Amino acid sequence: MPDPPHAVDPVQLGAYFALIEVSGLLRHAIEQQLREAGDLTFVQFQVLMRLDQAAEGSRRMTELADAIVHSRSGLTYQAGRLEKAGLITRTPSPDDERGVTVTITDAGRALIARVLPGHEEVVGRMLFEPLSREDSQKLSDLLLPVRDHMRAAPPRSAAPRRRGAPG
Amino acid sequence: MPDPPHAVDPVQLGAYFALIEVSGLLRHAIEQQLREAGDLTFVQFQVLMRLDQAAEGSRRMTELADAIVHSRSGLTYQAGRLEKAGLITRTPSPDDERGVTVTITDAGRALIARVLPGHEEVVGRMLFEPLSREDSQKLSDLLLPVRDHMRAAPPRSAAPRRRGAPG
DNA sequence: GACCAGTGCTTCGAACTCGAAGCACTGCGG
DNA sequence: CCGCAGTGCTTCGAGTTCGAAGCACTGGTC
Repeated sequence: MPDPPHAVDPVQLGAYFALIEVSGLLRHAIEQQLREAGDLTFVQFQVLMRLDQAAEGSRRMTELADAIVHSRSGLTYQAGRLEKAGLITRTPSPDDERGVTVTITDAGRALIARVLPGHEEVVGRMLFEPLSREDSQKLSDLLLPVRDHMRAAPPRSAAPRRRGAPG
Repeated sequence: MPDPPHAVDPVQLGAYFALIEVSGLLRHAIEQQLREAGDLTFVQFQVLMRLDQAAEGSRRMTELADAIVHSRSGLTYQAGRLEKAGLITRTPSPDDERGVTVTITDAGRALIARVLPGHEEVVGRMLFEPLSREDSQKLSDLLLPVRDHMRAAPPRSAAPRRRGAPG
């Protein structure tokens, strides 16, 4: 019989396993560094990074949750912690009363600036040391389309809430 | 001044972010499928997979924890769940009374066989659909050395326990 | 203007995670 | 043989995660 539409061959299986392992190991190393350098979790760091990059230093909650691939309730929890630590503020969104706009504070930007060098050092040493400049480019060229492909698929977290039976 | 030893250029930053996003999105999609197909978490699935692949269907606890990049205490917890579900057994290791050998049961193998097709379908669709066969090969060629490089670095989980002040 | 499905965020409870501390055993030095 | 640092796993407590349910508001229809 013919192969199923998306069968996974041994090479792909190896790539898949390596991807999972690499991201796990990398994440673990990063968490160590962030904890020591600024008492931040990786999720918190990612939130601050996204805000730091954003126009006005602001984003909506849902936007952030999607960007860092985290549940909405989990983001609410972490936003609470970050707000308590004075690293972000939460204000009602001007154009939509339901929405909450999260904004990074000066203290938040300062903390990012403080931990970023060590962060980059870890990423450089763990992830890019065995890769040439060309390799890095190739890796980026491979992963960006995959990311876009995954993002294009309807995210489960945004699935419509079912009221009755779905079928 | 010269660049620091492991500075991260914009291309690398993009690759790094894409890697984190891709692994997060992939993991999320996989968790959905595993939950629906066999009421397994991704960690549990990985444990069973590693055991299924292993000689005799057996591995030591520490080996497993390292392989799937999970804390030892977390693995103890999950091993408890899997044992209760009849998917693995835990026995004292013959050559080292301290050690615990984990073995997959027939039920465990059956469960893996049951969820694997759907799992591969998800991985194929999410991760490999936008990649040619050649791309997949390239991705594997890039990630495997990175994995080996990360593994070569002393894993934090295996760091010697400090008894007094470290320095 | 009143309805009402849809959306944005938070609350809630249960489950899972981690590191530190603890216990049991190993294997080397004397 | 005994002591003792080192290792393998589990226990423990605190913190974090998720999805489901709940609340508040929006934007369409009539």
